Amino acid sequence: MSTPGRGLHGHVLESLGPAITAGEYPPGSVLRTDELAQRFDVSRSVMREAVRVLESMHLVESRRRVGVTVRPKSEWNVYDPQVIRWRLAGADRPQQLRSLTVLRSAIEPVAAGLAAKHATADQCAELTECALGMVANSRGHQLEGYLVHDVTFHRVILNASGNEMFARLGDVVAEVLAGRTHHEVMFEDPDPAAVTLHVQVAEAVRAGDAVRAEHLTREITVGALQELDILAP
Amino acid sequence: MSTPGRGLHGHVLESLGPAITAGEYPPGSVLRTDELAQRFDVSRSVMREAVRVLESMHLVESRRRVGVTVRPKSEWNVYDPQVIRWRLAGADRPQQLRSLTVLRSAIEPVAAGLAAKHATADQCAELTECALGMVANSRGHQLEGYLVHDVTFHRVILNASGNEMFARLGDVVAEVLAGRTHHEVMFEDPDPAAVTLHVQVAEAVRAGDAVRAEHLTREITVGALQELDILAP
DNA sequence: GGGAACAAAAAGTCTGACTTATTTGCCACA
DNA sequence: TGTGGCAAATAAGTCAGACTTTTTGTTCCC
Repeated sequence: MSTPGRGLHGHVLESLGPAITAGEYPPGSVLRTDELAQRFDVSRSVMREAVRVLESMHLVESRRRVGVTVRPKSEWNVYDPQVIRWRLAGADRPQQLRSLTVLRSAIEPVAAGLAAKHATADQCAELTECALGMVANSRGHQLEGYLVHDVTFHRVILNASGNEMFARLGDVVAEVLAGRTHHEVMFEDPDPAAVTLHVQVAEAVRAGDAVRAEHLTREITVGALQELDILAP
Repeated sequence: MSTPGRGLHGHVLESLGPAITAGEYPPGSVLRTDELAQRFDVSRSVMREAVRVLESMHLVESRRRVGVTVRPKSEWNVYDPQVIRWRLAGADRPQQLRSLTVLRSAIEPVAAGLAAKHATADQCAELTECALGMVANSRGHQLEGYLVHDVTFHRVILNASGNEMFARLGDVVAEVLAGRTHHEVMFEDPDPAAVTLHVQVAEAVRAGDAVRAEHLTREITVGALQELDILAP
């Protein structure tokens, strides 16, 4: 997902960002630019650029005569892809994965409904292709192949919704799906019912049946919630 | 919504950011740091900090020997509150308002359902209070008073959902609601049916009836979509 | 005890010199 | 004519140091 730490300031960010999002510096902690510059062995100009970026993410606040203070988690720009990446790489990966899955469960069904109305012929074709790819990789521990098609499937849905805000969640969904396959234990082949649902969603979108597409996608996301034991019985 | 342009670099941002998000510099346009610094009458260090922030928002990309190139809209961090604010203040305010309203229609019903399960007694009380406030201000052109309670109502729902991603959309919803009242024409008193729905949502949440809270909120958001002529007949 | 003047601390700003990566274009050679 | 590499130009990147401004905390006087 996106850019590595380009430039010195990027390198500093890749070190400081995860530390802050991991809660290594509790809210209210005060850092001093000069000290940080020394610690990371960079000039103050570089350090200042890094701090500015952290500030734009609302991770910290810089005030004269005080220093750079860490903000409480409730103020972070939690939709910033870089913040999401840092959190997924750190200690509160589980919580981040849960909240992102709930977010998915809200967005994707609506996106699928819109996709049924707005998808182009190309997008419908790609959707069907992905669904078939998922079927083809659904047995015999071909998890990687399955994942690729799964990710693309959901990306296409989000793009086809025609809503720019939904479209930009493609990377987030990709990250969640990849996380499930790689980090969470996923011994077995995917649930056959889920595979079927994807095929049916592709059909519904192609048929322009918004209600059906939304309903079927909701079933998919319910499955994702159950996997993480979200959803009270 | 959030911070004004603090510091010189902030001032530059408040000028450059809106210009870029307004499409004043088409994707691929190349800016040079030195020229910008001259134009805004600031030092290169300050200009560099501003560029770094724009870069972290994925509005621009800075490359050696090339300059600062503007990225296509499809790559912008459209969830960044500052980007949202800039776009709402500029030319594509209508499109931004529409995509945000669609986003609301996906998020808020789910959030209301979760709120019914997780809301504290305090939150339930505040919700009821807001609903009553809306009723009290629903007649006689008391639009400002109505707006305050409306905004708080939706904020409380999002917070009570217990999902950090939902909670952070409070500012966005506030912006959309304020936009409807202030910029879009809103001659008349609010739709009585909408007011009633808010009261009923507050009741459902208090009663812990997730399904009902979700359904009722969906009706509210459908109304919001209809106001903007989204939703095919 | 309260308020005003003062001192210290840290971010903020500017400048100028230098480094480095990347592109462009030239030129030689096949 | 085309292609390879080499060299120059260019703009961002980095650094160091001096100076300014704002804010905070202290102290001293009324």
